[in-house]
Amino acid sequence: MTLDATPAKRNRRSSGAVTLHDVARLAGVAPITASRALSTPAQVSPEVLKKVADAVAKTGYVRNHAAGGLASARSRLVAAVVPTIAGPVFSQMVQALTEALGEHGYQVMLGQSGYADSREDALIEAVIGRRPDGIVLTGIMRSPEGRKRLIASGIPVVETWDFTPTPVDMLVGFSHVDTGRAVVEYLYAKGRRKLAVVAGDDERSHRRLQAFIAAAKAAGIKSVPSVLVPAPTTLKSGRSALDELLKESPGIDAIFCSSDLLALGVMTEAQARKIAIPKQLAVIGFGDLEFAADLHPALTTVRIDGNAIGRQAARFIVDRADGRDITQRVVDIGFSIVQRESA
Amino acid sequence: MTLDATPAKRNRRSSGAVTLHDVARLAGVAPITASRALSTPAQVSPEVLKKVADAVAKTGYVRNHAAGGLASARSRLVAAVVPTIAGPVFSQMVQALTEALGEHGYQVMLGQSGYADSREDALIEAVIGRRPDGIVLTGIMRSPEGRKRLIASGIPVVETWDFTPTPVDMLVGFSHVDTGRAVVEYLYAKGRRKLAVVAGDDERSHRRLQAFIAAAKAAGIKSVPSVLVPAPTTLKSGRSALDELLKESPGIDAIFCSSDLLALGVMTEAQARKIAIPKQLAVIGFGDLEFAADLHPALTTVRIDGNAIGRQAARFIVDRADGRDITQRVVDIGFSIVQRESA
DNA sequence: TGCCGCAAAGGTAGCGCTACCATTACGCAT
DNA sequence: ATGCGTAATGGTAGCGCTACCTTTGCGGCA
Repeated sequence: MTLDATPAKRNRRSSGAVTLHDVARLAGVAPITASRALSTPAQVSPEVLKKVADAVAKTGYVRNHAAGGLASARSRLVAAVVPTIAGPVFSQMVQALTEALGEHGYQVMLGQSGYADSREDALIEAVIGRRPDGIVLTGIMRSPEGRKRLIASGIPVVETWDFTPTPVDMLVGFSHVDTGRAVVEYLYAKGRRKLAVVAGDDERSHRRLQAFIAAAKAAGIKSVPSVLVPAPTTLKSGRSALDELLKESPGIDAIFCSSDLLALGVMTEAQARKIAIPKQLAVIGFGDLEFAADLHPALTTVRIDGNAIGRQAARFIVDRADGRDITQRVVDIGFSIVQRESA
Repeated sequence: MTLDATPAKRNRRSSGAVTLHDVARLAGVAPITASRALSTPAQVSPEVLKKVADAVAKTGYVRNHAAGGLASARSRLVAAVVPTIAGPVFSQMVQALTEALGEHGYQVMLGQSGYADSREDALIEAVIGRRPDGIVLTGIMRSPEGRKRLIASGIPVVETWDFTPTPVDMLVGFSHVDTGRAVVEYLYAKGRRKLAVVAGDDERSHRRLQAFIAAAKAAGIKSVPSVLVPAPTTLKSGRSALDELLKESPGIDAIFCSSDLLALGVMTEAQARKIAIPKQLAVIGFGDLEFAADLHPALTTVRIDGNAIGRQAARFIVDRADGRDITQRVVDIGFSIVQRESA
C-alpha cells in the first residue's frame, strides 16, 4: 500500500492508534462516510460499506467512544451507584443492568458509595464528570445537595430499591414499609406471637423494622425485641444476633431478618444450639437470594426481583436516550413472600 | 453579573452545561489557567486559585472527563472484566479494585464476559473503545485474537486469579495446580484416603481438579470420583453433587469443592442426610468467602485474598500510568489452607 | 426539456478540554 | 546596562469524532 506504512509514529499528543481517518483514507472515502458506515450502515451504499469493513479489518481499528461521545453528547455510559458490590444483594441488579444495557451498546460504570452518605456526594461529582447517559442509584437520593446536582446535570436518573412519591427523576422499587407489615401478617397468620427482628443498620432496613414493629403493636403484640447489626449484613452477625436475642428474650418464636444472609446466620446458630426450625423458631429472610431455596430447611423469605429492577432501570434509560416518552416514571416492582420451610 | 445571564440556551450541539470557559470567564482568567487551577493547583497563584474556586462554586461546574481524556489521552477509567459479579467470588476483588483506584481519581468500568469465551472478544472491543487507562481481566486471556487486540491497543493489562509464565502484560494470581496438590496433601495427612471432587465447569476449576486427581494418584489413591457442575457454582449444585457422588461411590470420606458455595451445598445436603461432618465426611472449600468461618461446622477452605489481588492490580495500573517502572510484572499472591472444623 | 425529490457522499465546524510553546514580569548575577 | 533563569499566565492548535449543511448524481414527472 502506498499509504503511510508506519502508522505507529506517535507524537506526544496522539496515542498513535488507528483513527477513523486512517480507515477512511484506506477505504478511499471521506471520514464522515466511514463514520456513517460504522454507526448508520443503512445510509451507506453496499460497496462503500464493504470497503470500510475491509479497511477496519486490515487496520484493526477500534472506535474511540470518548471522542464520539464528546462530539455527539452521548457517552453510552451508564453509572451504577451501589453501597457495595461485595455482597450478593445488589449484584444481581447490577448484573441484569449490565446485561440489558450491553444489548444496546451501553457500558456500565461502577460507583461504590459505601453505606455512609458522606461519600455519596463526592461520588456523584465523579460520576457526573463522566457525563453518563444515565445514573442508577441504589436507594433514593436524600441529600438535598446531591439531588440538586443530579437535577442540574440534566442526566436521567433512576432511583431503585425504595419508594418515594418524590423521586429525582425515575424510580423502580418497592415499599419497605409494606414488606415489614406483610411479614407481620404472615407470621401472625401462622400463629406466631413472640416476634423479633434482626436488621442491618442502614436506612432502608430501619424502615422495614419500624413498620414491622408498628404492625406487630397494631396486632396486639406488646414488645418486639430487636437487634441492629452493622451493614452490610453477614452470616456472622446473624449468629451473634440470635445469641443476643435469646439472652434477652428467650421466649421468642419468630425472627424477621433484614437479609437472607442474616437469616442463614440465625439458622446456623439455631442449628448449633439444636433449636428446631421452624418448630421452635420461625425464620424469615429478605431478598430471596439464590441459595435461599436450597437451604435446609429451605428459607421462607421476602422475594425482591433484583433482575427485574435492573432490567426496568435499563429500559428507562434506553427509552429516555432514544427520545421515547416515559409515561410512567415510577414503577413499583412489588415483592412477595415465598413460603418455604423455615416459617 | 454582566456575563451571559442565561447559560442554559442550549443549541443542538452543546449540552448547555457549564464549561471550563464559563468558569474562566467568570474568574477573569484564561481557560487554560482555570484548567491548571483545577488539575495542578501548585502552578497557580493563590489569588487566581481563589477566584477560580469561587467561580466553580457559583456555577456548579463539573469537569468533563470525556473531553479532558480526549485531550490528554488519559481517561482515568479502568475496565474490570469478570465472568459475573452476581456471585461473591470476584466481587471482593472488584470492590478492592474500585476502592484503591478511586483514591487516585480513577473510575472502574464493568464488563461481564460470562463464562463463555465467545463473548469475551466482543467485550474486549467494547472495552478498548473506551480507551481505559488499564484493563483488569479475571483469569488469563487465552484467545489469541483477544491477546493480539489487547497488545495492539497498548493499554496496560492485568490478568488475575491465575498464573502463567507468559502474561499479556502484568499478572497477579496464583497457581491453581498448586492448590489442587496442596489440598490432596492436607487431606492425606488427615488420614483421608477416599477422596472426591466437585468442580465448576470452568477452565480454572478444571485445572485444580486435574491437579487434585493427579496428586491423589501419585499418593497411591487409585480412583477419584468427580462431579462437574455448571459455572457459576451454586449451593444447589453442591447438594445435588453430593447426592450423585454418594450414589456412585458411597465410600468416600473427603470432598474437595471448587467453591465455598459448593461446599456449603455439600454440607447442607450432608446435614439433611445426617452425615456427620467432619467425622464421616471431610469437606474443603475454595475461596474463603466471608461466611466460611461462621458456618457450622466452620468450613476448612483454600483462602484466596481477593482484596490483595484487587489492590495489587490497582497498584500496577497506577504505577504504570504515573510512568513508574514496574520491575516485577508478575506477582504470585499465593494461597493458604485455612484449617477449621469441616476437614 | 426542465424541475423536483431523493439517496449518497463530502466539507466544515465544532464538542470541552489540555499539551505545547510563547509571552510577560521580575529578580539576580555579570 | 545586559543577559538569563524562573514563576505565572496566555494563545494556539489540536485530541477523534459526529451534527449539520451542502453538493452531486440520478430517475421520474409534468
